[in-house]
Amino acid sequence: MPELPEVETVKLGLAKLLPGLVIAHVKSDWPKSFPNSASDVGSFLVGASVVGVRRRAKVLLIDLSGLHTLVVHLKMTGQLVFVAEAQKSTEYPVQSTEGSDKPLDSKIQDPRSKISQLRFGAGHPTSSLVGMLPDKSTRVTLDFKDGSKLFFNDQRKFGWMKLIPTSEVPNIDFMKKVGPEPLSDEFTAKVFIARIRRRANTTIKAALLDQTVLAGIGNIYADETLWGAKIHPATRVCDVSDSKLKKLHKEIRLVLNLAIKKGGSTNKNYVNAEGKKGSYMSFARVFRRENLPCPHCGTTIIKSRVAGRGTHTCPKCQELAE
DNA sequence: CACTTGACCTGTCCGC
DNA sequence: TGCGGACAGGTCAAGT
Repeated sequence: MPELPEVETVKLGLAKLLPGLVIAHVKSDWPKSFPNSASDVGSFLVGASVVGVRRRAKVLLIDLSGLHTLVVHLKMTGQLVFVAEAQKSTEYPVQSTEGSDKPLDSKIQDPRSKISQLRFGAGHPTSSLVGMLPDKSTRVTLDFKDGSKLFFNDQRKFGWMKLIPTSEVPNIDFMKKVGPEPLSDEFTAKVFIARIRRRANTTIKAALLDQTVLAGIGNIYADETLWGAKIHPATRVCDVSDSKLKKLHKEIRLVLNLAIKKGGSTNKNYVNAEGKKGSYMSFARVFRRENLPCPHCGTTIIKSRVAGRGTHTCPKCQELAE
């Protein structure tokens, strides 16, 4: 479930690794994960080099020579795994314990290891110890000329990767509809309030999750920011005061910036470019903390369902007005 | 048009 | 131990 901070972390990592690499071969065995035709791949992907990596909302944009772009959406379980050396079948280490702060498997940090492997993206529940790449969740494999590889793994097959002309990127429906970047200078409290007020009759949580209101918030950061602003997620937008929305705006920028600084994080096995785990779980204040005390008042955090999602709240800090 | 629900998927976990 | 069902959650299509 990569959200903005996780995708940003992926982008920062890939931007250090991919530029300059030339694509030699592409393999895909799940058409929905990579719907391009073989002739597209032959004409525009093989032989192209990576010129840069961008992010917009939760979408990654890998720009290639030849004015084409690989557009990647990780959705919930997508991940990009970079392997720097040619290996037919590469053993790779992953996190062994969910939620722990243990260092990664020593292999990843061992300078003697010939395998340099960097893993980006969502948690990968099946790979609880040591796995092989490609594994059964590998949907697309990019082979680079120098022998390195980029694996697109996606257990649940919701994610996708598409090759399109770079000039077409702004014309994708999603790009046309998606709201402002919450960390941009343009995203002022005034802009936020004006945009979210358009969803007057829905719940504040549904409005935050609406990517056309603002980009990049998912279930984790919706719960975290609403807790920070002391707003119950089921409150209708029209029942939230401007001053509360102002507080929420501040909280969004605070929480997202902190999450990026922490290297992002999702559940389970996520690690960042340095081979370290994002430290979100130790930072989360309500998310997945049901039955634990609220860090503010000590009241037991409860889990409910709002906007069709698992929702975590402090019943005291986030009272729901009648 | 505003808003909600179901579908897309696979793996895990819980209760029987 | 096995099995069915709920659940996980980003986005779009379909429904109210």
